[in-house]
Amino acid sequence: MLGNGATSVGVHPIRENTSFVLAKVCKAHRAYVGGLLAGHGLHVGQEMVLVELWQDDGLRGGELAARLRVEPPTVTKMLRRLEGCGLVERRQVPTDARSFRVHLTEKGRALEEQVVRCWAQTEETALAGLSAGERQTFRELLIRVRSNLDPEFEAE
Amino acid sequence: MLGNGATSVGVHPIRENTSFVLAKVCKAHRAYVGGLLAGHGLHVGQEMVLVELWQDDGLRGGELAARLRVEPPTVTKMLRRLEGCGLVERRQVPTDARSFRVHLTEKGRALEEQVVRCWAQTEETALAGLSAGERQTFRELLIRVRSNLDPEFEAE
DNA sequence: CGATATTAATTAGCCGGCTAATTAATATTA
DNA sequence: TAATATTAATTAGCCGGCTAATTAATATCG
Repeated sequence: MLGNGATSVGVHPIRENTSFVLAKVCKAHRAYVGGLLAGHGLHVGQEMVLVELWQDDGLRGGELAARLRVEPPTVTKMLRRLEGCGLVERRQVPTDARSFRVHLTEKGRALEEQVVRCWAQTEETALAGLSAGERQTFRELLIRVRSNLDPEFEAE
Repeated sequence: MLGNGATSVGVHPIRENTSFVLAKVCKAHRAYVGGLLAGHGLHVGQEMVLVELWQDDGLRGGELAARLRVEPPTVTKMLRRLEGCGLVERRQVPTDARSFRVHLTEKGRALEEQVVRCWAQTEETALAGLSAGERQTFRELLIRVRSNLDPEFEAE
């Protein structure tokens, strides 16, 4: 039973989809990153909030949801936990009582180097054995796939 | 501020990691697949159970957990829901009362074509605009990345 | 054969992420 | 100015996925 990329006899043809392989990579990647972040008291996804704030402190809840491509309740819950951990704090928007801005605490800022190292380590592990050219190609293909799957997202 | 792949001024350097881009692709991919599967009454992850059973009906709980690279409680909960939906059924292993095998129902088998189409559609959307050569390269790189992140997993 | 160790799966509760509904505040319209 | 529409965020509860503890059954050892 051969398709693009021969598969073993008895293997379900759905595995011939490259996006199926991508899903498996995603699972492995998330578990890997999660393990590293756990060492710093963070859960997968939470570091994405911090990255946005390290870049632009003082974002509003809805802005975070939009940047992270998640639904507002997801941000609500993550912020509650991050606030509970002392990494961020909310400040009411004076001109709009419905709204607030999220600011990093000292503790939140202090995590930046460690999280950056987590991702650098993930980079090295995930891309081990890939040449500079292959890494470049992989990145470009990922960006195109991302754009295909989420056209609304502003390309990096 | 330039690194490998120039980034916009003001963008956090963590985004220069290709694995960071991969994480974003994963998020978009999961949301895309999830939307399609929802149309067939399935949640992301559940179809992975069905794929294993379409390929090898009658797997035990622990075998499913191993193949899916998830923890046993994850399989326990998913099977409870899939059983509740009437897609699978458990049968006690006669020789080991601790253990059971999971079998597809007629309803479970009937979903195969639809799920295969979901993944084919994901494939076409995700890889749109990629040449055959690029698709091949992407797949090969994904397999290598997968192996790097999860060396224990048996390569497809 | 009984005690102990190991195994297979479950339970409890955490997390991110979602949908649907709700609440409170602001903007718009008549 | 009051009524209505819209917005910003929250709440409730679902899902997959995890860790830690527990339960029940089997295998091993003395």
